[in-house]
Order: sequence, then C-alpha cells, then structure tokens
Amino acid sequence: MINISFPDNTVRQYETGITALEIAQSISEGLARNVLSAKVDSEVWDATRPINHDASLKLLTWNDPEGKATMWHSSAHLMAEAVEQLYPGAKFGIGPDIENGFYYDIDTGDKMLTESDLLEIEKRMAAIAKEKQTFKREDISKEDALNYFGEKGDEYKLELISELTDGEITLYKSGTFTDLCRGPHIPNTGFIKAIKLLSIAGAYWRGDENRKQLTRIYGITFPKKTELDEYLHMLEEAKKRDHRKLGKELELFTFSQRVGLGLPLWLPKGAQLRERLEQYLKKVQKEAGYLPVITPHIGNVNLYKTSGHFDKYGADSFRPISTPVEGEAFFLKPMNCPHHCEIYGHKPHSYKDLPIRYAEFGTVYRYEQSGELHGLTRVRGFTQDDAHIFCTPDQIKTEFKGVIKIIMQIFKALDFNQFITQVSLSDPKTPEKYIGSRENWDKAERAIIEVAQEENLEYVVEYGEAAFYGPKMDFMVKDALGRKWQLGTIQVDYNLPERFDLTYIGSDNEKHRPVMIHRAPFGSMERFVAVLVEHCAGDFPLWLAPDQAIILPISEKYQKYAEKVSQFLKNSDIRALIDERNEKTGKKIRDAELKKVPYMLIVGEREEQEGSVSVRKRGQGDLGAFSLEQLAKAIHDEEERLQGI
RNA sequence: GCCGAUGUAGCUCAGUGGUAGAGCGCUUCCUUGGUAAGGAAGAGGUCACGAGUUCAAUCCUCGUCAUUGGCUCCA
Repeated sequence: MINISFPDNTVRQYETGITALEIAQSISEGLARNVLSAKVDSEVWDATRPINHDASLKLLTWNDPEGKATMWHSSAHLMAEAVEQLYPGAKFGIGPDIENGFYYDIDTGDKMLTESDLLEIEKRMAAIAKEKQTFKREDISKEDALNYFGEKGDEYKLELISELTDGEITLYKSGTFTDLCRGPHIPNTGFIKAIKLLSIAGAYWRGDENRKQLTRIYGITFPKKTELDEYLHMLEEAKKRDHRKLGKELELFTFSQRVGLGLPLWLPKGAQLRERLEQYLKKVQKEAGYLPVITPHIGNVNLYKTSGHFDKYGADSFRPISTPVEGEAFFLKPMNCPHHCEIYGHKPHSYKDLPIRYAEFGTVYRYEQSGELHGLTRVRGFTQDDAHIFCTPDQIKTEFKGVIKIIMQIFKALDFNQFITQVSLSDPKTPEKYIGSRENWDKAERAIIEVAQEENLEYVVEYGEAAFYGPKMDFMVKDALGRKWQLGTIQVDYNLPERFDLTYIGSDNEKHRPVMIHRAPFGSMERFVAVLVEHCAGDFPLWLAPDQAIILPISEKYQKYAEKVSQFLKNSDIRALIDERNEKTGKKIRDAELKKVPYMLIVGEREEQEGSVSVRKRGQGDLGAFSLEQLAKAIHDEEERLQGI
C-alpha cells in the first residue's frame, strides 16, 4: 500500500501501482472523465502511469495550465500522426506545447506543405481523435532508440537522442505514430474535440539559421467546440486592436516605399500624440534632475570603434557616409550613448557633481533584417527616450531605483498593469559576446538583482539577454496578439566609461571611474506608441487623444456658435474640431464614436441661447448641459487625474 | 536574410483569359435634422512593377518590389 496526499492535505491509502486515473475514478466518474494528467510530487505524469511510492497528487484538468499543456502536447503528437499518414516518410523535429496551443517542426522532404494542406491534416486529426487512441509509454535504451529512428531515417530524432543519456529515454506510441518523448500525455485522443491548425511557417532546425529549415505548423485544440469558437472570436477581436490597423484608421502614421522600408512617417495626429508623451516624460525627468542634451544624427566611425559598437554591429549597420574631400567615414547613429560619453568627457568632474543625468530624445538608425520589420514595433529609424546617468559605484542602486520609479509612474498613468520585469544577464556559455571584465559584469549583475529584490519586483531572469556591454532590467508588455515587446530598459554599464576613459575626481583627490546607467522608460517612441494603441484599442486617455472633443452643430444654422465654442476651447488649451458636414446629429455622433473622440459637444438652439454645450462622453452617453467654463474645467481635471502628476 | 501567404478605388474587400465592381469615404444637390447610419447624383483604378505565354493577360508562368504569418536577429 502507498499513501497519497491530496491538495487539501488529506491522505488516503491505495494499492501500490495504482494510477491517477483510477484514483480519480474512485472519487467520481465525472472527475475521471476530465482528468488529463496528474502532478505526482513535483512532476507532471500521465494519468495512466502507475504510482509505486508515497506521493502527493494533484489531478490536472483543462482548468489547470499543466492540464492544458498536456492536452496540447498530445495534440502535437496527434498532428504528427496525421501528417505521417498523409505524407509517408515525413521526419519530425520537435513538437512542444506552447502558451496557446502547440506546434510541430516537420521535414516533409520534397513535398512542400502549404496553408491549403492544413484543412486535410485537420480532418485526419479529427478522425484519429475520435478513435480514442491511447498513449503508450515505453522506457527504451539509447541503443534501441537509435536503432528505431535510424531505421526510420529520422535524423532529427537521432540528433536529439544522441544528446540524451541511457535511462532517461522514453517513447510514446499512439496509433501509428511513435515519438521520442518525455511525456506526459492525456489518457486518450478522445479528449480532443475541437482542432484548428492556425498557421504554417519555416523554422530553422534547432533555431540555427545555418541549418535546414523545417516546416512548422501551429495549432490549438480544445475539449469543446464552443471553446474553440470563443478562442477564434477572441483572435478576431485582437486583430482589431492591431496598431497597424488602428494606426491607419486613426491616421497616426504611415509608411512609404519611396521613403524606405522601416522608416515611419508620423501623421499629424500621431505626431501630436507622441509629442504629448514626450512632454509628459520631460516634465517627469525635469523633476527627477535630468539635464537635456542634444547630439547629431551621425558620428565618426572612430566614435563607434571606441565604444565597441563598430566591432559588434559595424557589419550589420547601414553603410557609413563619407565626406567627399577627406573621405572620413560617419555612421548614422545607432546609439546615443557614445555621444553622451563625449559630453560627459568634455570637462573634468568632481564626485560632488555626480550623479549627472543627460537626457535626449535621440533618433537612431539601425539596419534590421527586412523580414523583421513590423509596423511601428520594429523599424529602422526610431527615437529613444534615452538618458545616461553617470554616477559613482555606490550611487548605482539609488539611481537604478529612481529610474524604476519613473517607469512605474508611466506604466501606472497609462494603465499598463500587466508587464513582465525581466532581469537580462550574460550567458556564461558565450563569454565572447560581451566586452569588459568578468569582475565588472559580476558587480553589475549583482547590483541589478539586489535592486529587483529590494524593490520587491516580481521578475524573471533570462541568461544571454544582456546587452554586449552590460546586464539590464527590461520591462516587457504583450501586444494584442500576445507577442512580447520590450519597452522600458535600464542597463548598468562599467564598460563604456572605461573605453571612453571617463573619470571623476574623488574626495581623495584621485581619478575614479564613473559607472554609467543607460535607461529608456518608453524604450522607443515608435514601439511605445504601438503598444499603447493596442493596449487602449485606440481609445486614448483624454490627455493623449489627438482630438479631445468634437463640436456637433445640430444644423448649419448653429455653425457660428460652434465656431465660438471652438475658439473658447482653443483658448483653454483643449483640442477640438467641428463636424461641419451637412449630416444629421445621429450620423455625426456615430462617426465621432468610431473615430474615438472622447467628448462630443452638441450645439443647437438651446445651447446657443444659454451659452452652453450638451456633452456626450464617448462610451458613456449624454452627460447633459455644461457651461463652457464647466466643460473646460471638467476636461482639465480629467487630464490631470489621468496623468497622475 | 530564410520559408509560406498576399498585393484590384483613399479604406475594407468582391470578380473575370475578351478594356473592372460593391460598401464606406470624398464632391455636388435636396433635406435643416437633438444623442450610433436621411435621400439623390457624381468623381475616383497603369487591377504593385517588369518580362513571358496568348489573337487577346488584372486573371496563366517567371522575376522584382512591398505587405503579412513565422524562423533567425535585435546595440
């Protein structure tokens, strides 16, 4: 007999070798029908795997993330089985579950799969699912595993097996498909009731662009058809928030082939929005003791040789510009930091001057691979809300915390409550990717982790995500379609001060090396605006809305009064326009709602007589009559409240 | 950069081997209307670009460019 403890801390005795599924059946048939897998101690197991020792047990269903993961992992096998049946000889790479569904990387040899093949694969999957195939787990020796996949001719599996050690290799067999797999899997394929293959794409084997490209098929499955429908509907809704779509509809930005790819053109409404964000941050930074600096868009190649950017990225940059007579080479600036280092170095500094915080909305240009360009989130020319803090080593943590405060203030003002804080450290396995001494790296990485802990931030650590000159703390948010983008970043850097030989005179009258903190709360204006658009679905907070109010005259007779109202608002620093079209009020309201203008001001005979406006707030409806003064005050109050300053 | 898909009016999209269509938007006219679509008429297109096949190509083929879903990359 073995003792099984449950999440509610009860302990029950069972026969040795009992399975989680059998335990579930002993509790209730209904529960058993929903069990996908089980957490045995800290590992997720097949619900059908015998338990031979005392253990804690949690039955996992569709309501548990691990349950979903099990189902999706099994769905990947199901898809592989379908593909193998339809395209004999297909070879398989890896097929994991992911955040929303699963994928499998497949080499179908000469037969290139395209989107049009997905439907047939889906159908075959549905047919197999109905067969309620079970997943049979089998321990296998490395030799046998190599033999099996060797005979099958699947070099990808052979490569994976070669990296495993004997004793940890298992196969899972379901229907006609056998896969190298750690498991776990759902009891049978019958749990998979709704299947959708979402997209197909090339993916390099093992993520290495020098190796073969396999075909990756993404899909998702559900235990109920209605859940799939809901998911697809959610995807459709998310697409409506896409900043590329809204950017076009709301006339925020555009691109032109003639200007060049990845070079955004900000339209008046977008430019106004961006300017307001810049003004907001400038105000916050002024209070926090930042000093403005301005630097040119190009810099001598030698500047970047000194900084190390040339060695690292010179080959992947726009080609240098050269002067006609002297033949000197200049790069479009890919970073502001070297320029700021030169500003710091223009005169000697005392420890009493530190910290010095140079801030600049600096436009930079980077050559990004054409396939990487994506709306405003990934472009070739963008403006960083950059600043570099030069400080003494013992000021690092205080300064770092000061930057976190600014970032949190911004996120709060814009209601970004779901962000990921990522501590990006160096990858000890690839030291060649970084410049500077290990000692300095250790110091910097330790400082960031300490700050994260002291500030009680919930953070994840990613190795290998550091910049080449230093570790960083990144703040990431997801876009409408769940893609993660880095916004704010704070980076500790001991290296550039050394390369630029920056110093300050300490209290001991000796020269010391300052530390540099690179930071950008928005990251880039382009990316930030993109994410902001998706976050609020184009419905900007009042203080950012390009048009805050639209005046809707009931008929042409009230045009003059509308202009008077407009002038009043303009004098009150409120952005308003008049819908002068010869349309009915209902139509004007509908259009204003669709254009996401926060306030609609309806003016007719009544309003003209009493010098008022009838206020309709977008999304809320009629608020009644306001005098012009009341309206201006209400708008200004709302602006201030939203900004939180 | 790599693999796949897409490219028709300002926008969203139909469509066909025989010189092109809708809705919205725009212009004009009628209407002067009170909280999410009043009516009519009209303008607007090198069907991304370049070659090829064909009596004839927006449609078929190839190439280029751009957009897009991923992969790789991201100072």
